[in-house]
Amino acid sequence: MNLYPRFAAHVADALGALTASGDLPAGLDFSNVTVEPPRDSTHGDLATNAAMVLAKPAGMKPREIAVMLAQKLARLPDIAEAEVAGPGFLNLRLDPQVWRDELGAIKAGAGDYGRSTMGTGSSVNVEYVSANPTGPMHMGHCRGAVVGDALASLLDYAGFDVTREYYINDAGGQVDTLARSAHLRYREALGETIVIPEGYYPGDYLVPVGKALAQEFGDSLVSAPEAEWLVPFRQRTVALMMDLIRDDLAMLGIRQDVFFSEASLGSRVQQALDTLDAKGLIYEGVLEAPKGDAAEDWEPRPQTLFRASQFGDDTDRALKKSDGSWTYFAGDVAYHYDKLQRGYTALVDMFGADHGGYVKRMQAAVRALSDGQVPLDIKIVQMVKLMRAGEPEKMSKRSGNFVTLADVVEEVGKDVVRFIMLTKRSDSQLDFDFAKVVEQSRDNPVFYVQYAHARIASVGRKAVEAGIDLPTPDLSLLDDTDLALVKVAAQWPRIVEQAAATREPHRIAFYLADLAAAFHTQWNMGNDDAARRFVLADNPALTAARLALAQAVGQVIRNGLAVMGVEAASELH
RNA sequence: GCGCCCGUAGCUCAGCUGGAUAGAGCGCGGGACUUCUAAUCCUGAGGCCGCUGGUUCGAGUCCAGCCGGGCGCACCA
Repeated sequence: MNLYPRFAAHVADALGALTASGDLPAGLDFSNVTVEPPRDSTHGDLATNAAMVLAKPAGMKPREIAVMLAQKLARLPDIAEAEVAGPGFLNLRLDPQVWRDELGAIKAGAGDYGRSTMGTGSSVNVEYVSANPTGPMHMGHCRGAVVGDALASLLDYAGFDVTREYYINDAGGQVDTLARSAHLRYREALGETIVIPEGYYPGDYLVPVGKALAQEFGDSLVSAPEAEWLVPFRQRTVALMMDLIRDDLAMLGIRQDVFFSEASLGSRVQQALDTLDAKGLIYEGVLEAPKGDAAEDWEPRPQTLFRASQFGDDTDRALKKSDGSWTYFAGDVAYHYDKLQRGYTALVDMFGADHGGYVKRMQAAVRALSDGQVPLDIKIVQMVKLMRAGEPEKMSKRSGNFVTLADVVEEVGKDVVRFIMLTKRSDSQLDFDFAKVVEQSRDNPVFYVQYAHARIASVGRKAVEAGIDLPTPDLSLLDDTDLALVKVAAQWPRIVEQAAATREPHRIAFYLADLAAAFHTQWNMGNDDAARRFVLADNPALTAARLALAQAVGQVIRNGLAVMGVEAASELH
């Protein structure tokens, strides 16, 4: 069992014993009792609020409970000291041997140290990217891709059965426009001089598509009516765009399990809506006019509506357009119905900030379809402001000259892109400055973490170079200063669970920065005091112990980076 | 007008899903080192956590209402 759950169990046992002996009244609710490391480390290694939480229901004074609990816990060999403090906290100081043992646990666990079983038995579908297949990925898509992918890895690491999924929006008007744009490029490939009208996709990436179409169809469709070529052109162009997108994803190290086509839904849209209809959640009605600027061309019209307002949405939502075809929402309802039928116990969608208004209706639909049994968590990912020497770069897909994901990855590397995308909470805006992200300094967390790992890798090499004959590590040689570093590394399993529970992968990046800082601090002590160095030519025994410490830190850094999808560097240039 | 997200140090942001004296980096002040464990280090100052109420033993965190910023608002995807 991991260190923190183990001590939580000790506290629970002690409370149980006090209940059994009649010192505490029976039937108390222990669910609000926490056992956590206190923010201020001078308060010890662990603190529990048990006495304060239980005081009122037990009809006792907090300190009275705390003292009894302290007496019980102080008897345990792992606990060096149990002290009542403040309004009724019980602070625990662990025996140093606990931390030495944890070093062994890190070594033994290796890449699995920190893996959790919290998700065992749960299967989660994480849908991310889902960029329209109308061109290569640009930086607007990048953050959602990285955060979604890291979240999927994180949940996997926390024991969930994870499916990584991409929804291909290949059924709407935009892909028709794409097909028409490709038709122009097709004619161009056959020698015509073309003019790309406003509203079409002007990007050069359609030039090879036009050539491929020319090769396949010859000139037979140049002046044919649109009805003859629209469907095949759309199909082929979308397929080629998805190839581009998959290449882009591969550059980021992303490989998704399922690519789900909107167009493939077909009659299943009707089936999904029948399910809602059977629940009495669909009706023909007229919506009230929305307030504000969007109301100008409003006209009351009877529509097919879903009773989203019964499930927390602000209003009911249209399922059919005025021309009788399904709305995008109707398709998405069917898509999520499909996910539910696949049996996931939880769904996660990553949305761009501009789709924030869509959250409630989607959750309403899933709530209705699953009878509230399957939660849909929608994570909003804010925009990335791309900066180049302080100057913001615009990115618009329509303009044709957007900054592509591929350009950025080629310039700064996959690992830098992925790490930076996780250095902020995903729902707050992020600046990505080309100069800053590759800077080799303290304030660049990518560098700082990688540098720590590289130092750790080099420390072993240095010991060899120094010709030190290393014995088997004797961890009892490590003192409190050394063990302070273990305490940070030992947080890793907790961080994994917290990040997975809140579904916030950025916590991993922040933690790694903390761990790196703790390591660098330790390292820097060697400057003032040579006895604190990791490699000591005249003390092979201590060197071996310190190297074991360093390697444990390196292991945790690697595990964290692996969850983030970032490769750990063993040297920097 | 309504809904969602966000207001934390001069700046950029964390804050363990309610805990103790609110943290980090940059910047600013002071100091150290003239080197290879310096692609610096140590240290100090700096805060009515937007405002006002409420819940609680305890609130940056939860609730309500304001103020300020961003996004969205029948039929696009």
